[in-house]
Amino acid sequence: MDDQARIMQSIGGVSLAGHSVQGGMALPPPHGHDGTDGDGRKQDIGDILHQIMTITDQSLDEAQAKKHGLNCHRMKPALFSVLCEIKEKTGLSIRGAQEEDPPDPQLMRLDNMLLAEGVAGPEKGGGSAAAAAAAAASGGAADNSIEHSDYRAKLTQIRQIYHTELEKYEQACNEFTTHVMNLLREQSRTRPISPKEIERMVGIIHRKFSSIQMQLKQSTCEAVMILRSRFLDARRKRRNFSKQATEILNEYFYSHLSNPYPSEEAKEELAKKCSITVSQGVGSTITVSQVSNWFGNKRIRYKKNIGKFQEEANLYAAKTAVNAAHAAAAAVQSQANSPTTPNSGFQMKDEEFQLDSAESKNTLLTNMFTGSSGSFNLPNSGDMFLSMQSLNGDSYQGAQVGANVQSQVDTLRHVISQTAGYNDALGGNTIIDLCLVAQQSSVQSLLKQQLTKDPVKARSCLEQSKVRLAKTGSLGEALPCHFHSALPTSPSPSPPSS
DNA sequence: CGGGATGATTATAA
DNA sequence: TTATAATCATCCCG
Repeated sequence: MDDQARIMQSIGGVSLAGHSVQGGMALPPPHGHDGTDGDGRKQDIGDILHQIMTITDQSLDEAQAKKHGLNCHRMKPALFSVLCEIKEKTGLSIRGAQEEDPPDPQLMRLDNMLLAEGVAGPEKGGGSAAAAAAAAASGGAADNSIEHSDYRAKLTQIRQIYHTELEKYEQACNEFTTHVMNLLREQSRTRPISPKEIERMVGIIHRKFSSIQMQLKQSTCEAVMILRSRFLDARRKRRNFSKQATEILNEYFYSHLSNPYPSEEAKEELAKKCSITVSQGVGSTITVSQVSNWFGNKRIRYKKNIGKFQEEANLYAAKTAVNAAHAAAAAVQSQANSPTTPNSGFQMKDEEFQLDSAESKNTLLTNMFTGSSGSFNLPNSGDMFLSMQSLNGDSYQGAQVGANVQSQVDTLRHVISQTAGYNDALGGNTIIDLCLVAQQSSVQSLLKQQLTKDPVKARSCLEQSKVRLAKTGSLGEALPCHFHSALPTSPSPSPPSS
């Protein structure tokens, strides 16, 4: 409208001097000069302009008819060329107004986010296909599919709405653009419109629509964010694992204390195991990522305060030992009286800690030292020695011997791992020293004495190590009295009550 | 109700 | 990518 008015004004000012057409009202022609060619034409022009200016006030049919009439008017070509001329002069300002629209950073951000959330981008089909794609995209997070299904369903919903809306907007945009272009093309018959102008108009329309699109994208992002936060909130609402599940995890942790980093397969297995035991009670399952979380937390918390976990560690060391003993008992029963192969059938799953039978004797002894160290500060410290005696006794069958070895190997691993794996913690050197000492000849002689039933001398050796311990370490706290539950004190080892 | 235990998330480094 | 460290948020027990 402004342009039109301006052009009209220009016409009035430049080409049609003397005739004001402002407001669409042509002044009556000057009197006394009737019949002159110029005046008649001017009146004609004024009339035409008047018709043009009032055309919008008329009904559509009327206007259409009038338009046709004007198009066929004899003055039209002349007027058209005048308009062209005027446009030529005012065109500069229009042309100067065009700007290269740089990509809106906010829009880009929104686009990126939608892409990242999987809302935008290629359609991933529906249902399981989307699930597989999502799992593949997040790299082995397939285990979360159950808990994520709800989230994904909602996300898919959002994506569908988004795409529907987007399509609708695009369609509307195209329709409107086509409409405007047709309009402009038609108008170009009555006024000069360059292709560039049409292009510009299209650009304006697209910009308008893209701003609408941005609103759509923004609200979609908001929806996703809300969904996400709700989802995360829901996940934050944690439930403690069942006792059985925790037990399974702890068992693994403490029996792999030197390297408590379960492989992906191990995690899967643990998750499955936990889920199975859990599913009897609650309907929840434990995922691989939860196992990872658990191990992550456990490692860091164990490391932070080893002392606090001693009790637990010993408990589980004993537990796994007993379990292993029970599992192996049947296998070993057939060769019950073969003391030279106490370790057969008790191979650790962890190759790293497989010991041959000769070494296992040393281990056993070492373990007696390290293990008993915790009892030195206790009034019933004699128990440990007694258990050594009984260990040496003939009443033990192969299975029990195996159990003892197993138990102590576990415990040794446990103790060593404290120093090797986390050697900055309490009294690490003491234990290392002890282990070294234990493997030296003096200790081996102790073993021999033990084996040859010389408890008195063995005891003196033990006393020596006691002194050594007392001098060097605070191990007493590290290995509390619970420890000897890991050691055989009765001929038939039974699982410690948990 | 307070505080420790614990599962989950986040930030950061290797 | 994964492990760690810190932190958050909730659970749970006394």
